[in-house]
Amino acid sequence: MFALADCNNFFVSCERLFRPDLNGRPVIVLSNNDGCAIARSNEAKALGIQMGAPLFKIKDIVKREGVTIFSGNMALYGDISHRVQLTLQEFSPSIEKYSIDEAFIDLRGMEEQDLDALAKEISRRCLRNTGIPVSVGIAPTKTLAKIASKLCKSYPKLRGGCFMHRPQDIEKVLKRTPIEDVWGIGRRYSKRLHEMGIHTAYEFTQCNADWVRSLMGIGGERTWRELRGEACIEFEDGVQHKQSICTSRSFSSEIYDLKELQRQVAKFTSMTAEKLRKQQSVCGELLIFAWTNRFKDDNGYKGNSIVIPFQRATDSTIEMLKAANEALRKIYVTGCGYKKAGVIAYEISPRNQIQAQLFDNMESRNRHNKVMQAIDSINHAMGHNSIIIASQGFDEIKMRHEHRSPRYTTEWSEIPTVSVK
DNA sequence: TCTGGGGTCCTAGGACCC
DNA sequence: TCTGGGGTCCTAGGACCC
Repeated sequence: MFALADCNNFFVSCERLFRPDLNGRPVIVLSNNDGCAIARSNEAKALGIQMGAPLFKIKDIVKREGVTIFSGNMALYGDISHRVQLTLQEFSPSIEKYSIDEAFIDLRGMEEQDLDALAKEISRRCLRNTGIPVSVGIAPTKTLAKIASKLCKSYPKLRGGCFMHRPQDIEKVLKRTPIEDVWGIGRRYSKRLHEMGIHTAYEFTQCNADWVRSLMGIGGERTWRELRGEACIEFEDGVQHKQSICTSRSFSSEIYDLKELQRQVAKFTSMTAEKLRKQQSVCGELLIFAWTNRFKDDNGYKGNSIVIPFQRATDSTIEMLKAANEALRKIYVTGCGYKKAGVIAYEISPRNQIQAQLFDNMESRNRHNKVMQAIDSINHAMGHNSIIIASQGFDEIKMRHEHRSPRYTTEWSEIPTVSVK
């Protein structure tokens, strides 16, 4: 058996921790640049605000209904996410953190327990320890556990926990589950399945295995098996090293100047190098890209990217910045208004397995390593960006976030002053 | 005026080998 | 005019997830 713990309306729930006055009220959290709604309270969902809806398209509802809006505050959400995970670890050592707001728990070997009571207890303790409402589904496969956790959101009397295992119960639930709500079946496939008369998860399980495979490949067949109760998606404990690391942003307004674009991309490059070092990895190549505004069609949408291979895999901000600067000069087009840019590190490997090169300059590498270590420890102790490489520039990333809440739990300097009588 | 930022895995087809 | 039968590896693009 597997459990899935899913935080309800996670980003909104995090904001409400510090704004309890917003309980029961419509609230949304926006993506970077205050662009789209990426989290919605139940009240906001009830008003018809869709996931991913651009703010300018829902302005009327927001105004009319008094919806409270927040700019995304990822530092806060990441910290709260970690606290939820600590609570989950009280129940089992095997936790798979699936995303910022979801985790699987391996319950194999615990089948003797009253698992329905366990599901409810996990939910109760998360709420007690962290203040975040969490839906816990337990079922024989990960895909079914996902569906079970979703049930908790529709049925409050489940008290946040649902154990779904009897075949007749599973069948009943699958008959009421639209095919597009199944984990692993996205927009494209659900559209095609609907066209072929398959509307529910149950109808999907009644299809022929070979037919499913030919239509949707081995991923589709795996989902089909999982829905039929055969566990075939691996449980992945521990920290998975990323195979690619991307840092990119859309800008609040177009950037035309090469120097300014270089400073922005330098920040992304530096952030990418930090992420690499944090997971003890090096990258073999770096991709740099820059795009114009894809929603503006007057000049046509332009974008370009370039891959820079390194002679020897690296995690040095200095080396990567040099590569990024040259790359950007190559793809930059004068007169282009760049709206989004970013860098992606590929060919990632553990830093203790770096392939030595014949003409390697070990001395300069060791110097770089020492500088990077010093930068990381200073920034860790004194706060993010206390020390930077000059080419990053001192300007901020060109973004809009007009509704940001304080970094309540992570930045002491930003906590509003409170006077105590 | 204003439209996010990360990731993973699979597959088909092309290039190449004998 | 006719044009085999195996392989492997790489890559771009497409599907999915949050």
